[in-house]
Amino acid sequence: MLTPEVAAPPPLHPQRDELELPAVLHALSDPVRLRIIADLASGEERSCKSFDLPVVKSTCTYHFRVLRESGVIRQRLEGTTRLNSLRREDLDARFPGLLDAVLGCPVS
Amino acid sequence: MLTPEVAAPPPLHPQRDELELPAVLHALSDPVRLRIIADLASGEERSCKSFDLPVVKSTCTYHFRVLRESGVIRQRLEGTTRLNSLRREDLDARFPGLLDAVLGCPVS
DNA sequence: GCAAATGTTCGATGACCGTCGTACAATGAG
DNA sequence: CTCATTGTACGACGGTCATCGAACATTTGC
Repeated sequence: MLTPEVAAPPPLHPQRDELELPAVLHALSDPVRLRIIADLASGEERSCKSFDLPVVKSTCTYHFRVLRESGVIRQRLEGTTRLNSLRREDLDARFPGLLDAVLGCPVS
Repeated sequence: MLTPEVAAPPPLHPQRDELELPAVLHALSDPVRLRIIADLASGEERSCKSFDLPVVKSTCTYHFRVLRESGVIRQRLEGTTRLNSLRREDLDARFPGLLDAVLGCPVS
């Protein structure tokens, strides 16, 4: 009880003008995370569970956190699930064309 | 003398259709390497030494190797120097718009 | 031939990455 | 209340990253 957090700390989401290119590119440089953002490209909100990823739960948490903390996705709490969506407007504003270019690339 | 390499192995350059998106994005996710490709964006060939990078020689070699092996740059031997250039046509062909998007991003 | 210039290679090092499993927390259903 | 669902937190782990310094290689110029 040395750090008596009153409630769960809200997930960190960098502001639009705080997005950093190296961090965003690093977030996009992993195949699992590329698959996540490809699935989010339609614009819909998706729970973590709705993705069929080749890793266990805790690893999913890790990948979604990397995407969120770099500013690529947004996470919103809804009951017991976490709804994920692409921060397309913020990305387009700060790094014009980048997201579309990545989403348009061949998967393999 | 267990592996009698007859001559220096030629630097590895992946073919255009071998370029992989995660590797390219990873290569571009480092500030030093972003600086290198920004300097190469003009299209000219530059020796490694002509870049004013905040790291020592051997680290430069490392960064140029990451860029070359991911297919972002080309290295050509010319006397005692190594001339570096962007593989813009290959990148544009395989990942349309990606390089321009990255080069157009704010540095910080 | 010798020395300078330009890079590479190699080993070391500390930090970070991606993965897992277990335990935990919060919400919703019965 | 109890339990299932959904996700986070934490610790461990092997591997990779970015960095350095020292030694080496290759070409050019004197």
